[in-house]
Amino acid sequence: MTARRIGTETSKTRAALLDAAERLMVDGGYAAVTSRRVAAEAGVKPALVHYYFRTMDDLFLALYRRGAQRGLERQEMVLQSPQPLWALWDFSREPYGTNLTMEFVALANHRKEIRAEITASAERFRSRQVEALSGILAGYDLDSDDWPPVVIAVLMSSVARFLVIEAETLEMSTGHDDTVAVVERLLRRLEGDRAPTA
Amino acid sequence: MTARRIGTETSKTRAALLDAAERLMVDGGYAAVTSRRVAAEAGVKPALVHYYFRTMDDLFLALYRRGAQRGLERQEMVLQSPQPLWALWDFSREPYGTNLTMEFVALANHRKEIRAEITASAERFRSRQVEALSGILAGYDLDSDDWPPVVIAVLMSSVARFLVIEAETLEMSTGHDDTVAVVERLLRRLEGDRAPTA
DNA sequence: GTCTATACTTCGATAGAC
DNA sequence: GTCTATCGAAGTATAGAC
Repeated sequence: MTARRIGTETSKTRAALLDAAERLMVDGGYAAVTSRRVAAEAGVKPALVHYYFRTMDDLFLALYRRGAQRGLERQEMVLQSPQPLWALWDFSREPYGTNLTMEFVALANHRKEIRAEITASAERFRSRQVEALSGILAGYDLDSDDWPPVVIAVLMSSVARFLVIEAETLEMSTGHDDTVAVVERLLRRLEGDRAPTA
Repeated sequence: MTARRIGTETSKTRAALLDAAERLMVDGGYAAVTSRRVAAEAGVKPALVHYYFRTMDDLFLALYRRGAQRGLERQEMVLQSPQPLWALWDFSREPYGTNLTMEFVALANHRKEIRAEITASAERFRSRQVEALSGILAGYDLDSDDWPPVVIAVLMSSVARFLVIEAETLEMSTGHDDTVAVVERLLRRLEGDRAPTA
């Protein structure tokens, strides 16, 4: 009963397996991520998946951690941009990240071991947003008693993500343009016109 | 190659199978809904599942239709209540329906045949909300140019559902109380204090 | 590090007896 | 209407050769 061998975290193959898993997850949902399919997608044999990840849950965990890390770094840049509210709004409306995140949330619903990781990460995203928004909104024309930073964070996230899910997953768009217009009217009031993208 | 036999839609056993499937879906996610498990949960043998539902997709579809029908009926009552905004807000925040819906949305992500049904149903929910809100908001102190009924519908749905997902699935609550307070302050302004529940 | 081979489980679905 | 019995496919995971 010697310890199972396990691949190094810096392996190129390991990264390729995570890439393959992410592709499968994005366009097939978490149920499409099986050891056989990940292997096939990466062009290797199934046993190799279990060499790098002891269980499929380990793979999901590693995949989520990698994505969350990247997301946190991008959010940091977003919050430090010249128009942080506009940038955060655009960032939250990106389909790719939202779809992946929602798939992980669905997964968390019945993979208890993964939920803790996702929750902790979601808290990290939020608390950084709140921290940054506190400074940002202080300089804007907004009563922070009526609209605390944490509420702005929750509202922006929820509307952005909801619109993405409806548009991307359900291909539904009733009311989307009108809602975006209302939100962006508020953003304009606080932060001025959106600067033209570089 | 005679046509497969299929059970009647009014069968009690069929309803019991749907009940079992719904229970499994709520606390284990759609991946937990397998013919064998549904049968076990309902106390019958797996072959019976395929007697009432030719494929598992048929079962999912039937389950979704039943829930959507019930939901639409409940929403109708909600929209006709004395404080429709409050009632819609409470309705949208119910965890059970939201969890089930989100699980179906996740399923729709990779079961193309089911997506159309969910999208059509979501459109039906929304359009009834918009129709009702148009009448309701006309009597309230709200500029419908700035806040069209469809926007109110989208905003309420998105915030309500998002809070439920975070609270129920992720067991996360940062900012929730504050956000609920802000929303309910607006509801109070439009519709007065929430009437005590009967 | 990657493979072959394999054990074991669970799944969807069907045929046919009762 | 419900069951037994069964097929073939696909899943996770491991042992051990190369």
